[in-house]
Amino acid sequence: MYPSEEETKLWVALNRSQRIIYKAIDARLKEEGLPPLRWYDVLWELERTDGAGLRPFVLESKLLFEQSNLSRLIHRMVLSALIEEQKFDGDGRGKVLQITQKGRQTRQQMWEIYGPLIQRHIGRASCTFDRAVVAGALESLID
Amino acid sequence: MYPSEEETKLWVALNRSQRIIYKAIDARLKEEGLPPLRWYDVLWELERTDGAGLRPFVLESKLLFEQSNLSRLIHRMVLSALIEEQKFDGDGRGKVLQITQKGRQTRQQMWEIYGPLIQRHIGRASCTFDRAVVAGALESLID
DNA sequence: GAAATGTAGATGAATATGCATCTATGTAAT
DNA sequence: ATTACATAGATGCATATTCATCTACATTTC
Repeated sequence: MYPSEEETKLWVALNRSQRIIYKAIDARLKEEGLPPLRWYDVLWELERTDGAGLRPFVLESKLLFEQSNLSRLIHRMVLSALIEEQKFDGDGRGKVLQITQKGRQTRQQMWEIYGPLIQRHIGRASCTFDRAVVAGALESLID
Repeated sequence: MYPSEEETKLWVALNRSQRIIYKAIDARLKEEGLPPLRWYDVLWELERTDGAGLRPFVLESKLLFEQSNLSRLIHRMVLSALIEEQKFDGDGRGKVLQITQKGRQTRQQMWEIYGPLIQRHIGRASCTFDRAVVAGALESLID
């Protein structure tokens, strides 16, 4: 019923490592005058669709956003001209999000900071473990 | 310079697993009418000191809080009577935080929900990996 | 011991988040 | 077709978080 010592340690390490690395990257992006890390995910998902765009509710489940939170984030990103909204023909309630040219540029600039930091934080650790195994382990924690 | 496929996958898995599990536990605590998960950490650190109490700035670094954020969280927890503040004699600027009896009770109630959820999320995963190895790997990511 | 610098913690203002609810549209049932 | 229910997204309000700054005390330097 209650977790073992090892289970608890894993949970604590999971939290600490994620939080520390995430904060470090986010802080660095801010230093560079770039948008927060969370915006990157949106830009990347949109860029990956290669012109097809995405519905907000799809982004919501892909990226684990609260609905209202995403709604307002989209608004801010539209104001920043990184994405744009189009009517969705198949459903009067819906809209489709597209990345703009500026959005692509910004994502690229962010990646130039973000990528190397992933490398440094994740890749620099001692190679006494197999990253694929750890990644697989973490993925298996998600139901 | 840029991360490999595997490094990126580990980073994504780290984020997703932490976020999903954390949210699930936090949501469950709220359902039970208990305080948010972050409060647990504070209560636990204070309870562990066994009467000695802790200075806010120590909690801040232990638990990775923003200073102003912790300051206000402490205020809310004092209002909820889960902790109390005492003057710190050695330094006129400082204070010491103590857990109250109600705080102990609340931490216990939270653990009755929290503990089994850690067990379920972390312990239930297939045993194809050694939890200690994964925990060690994650710890090694922290500089 | 006066002045400069550093540190603990609080606070106003801006921003972000979560929750509940609302509007508008869509789908199903009768 | 009308009624009932479901879903996409927006929004008011309360709360939480961050940033910059402020106050009070401590420490160091000269």
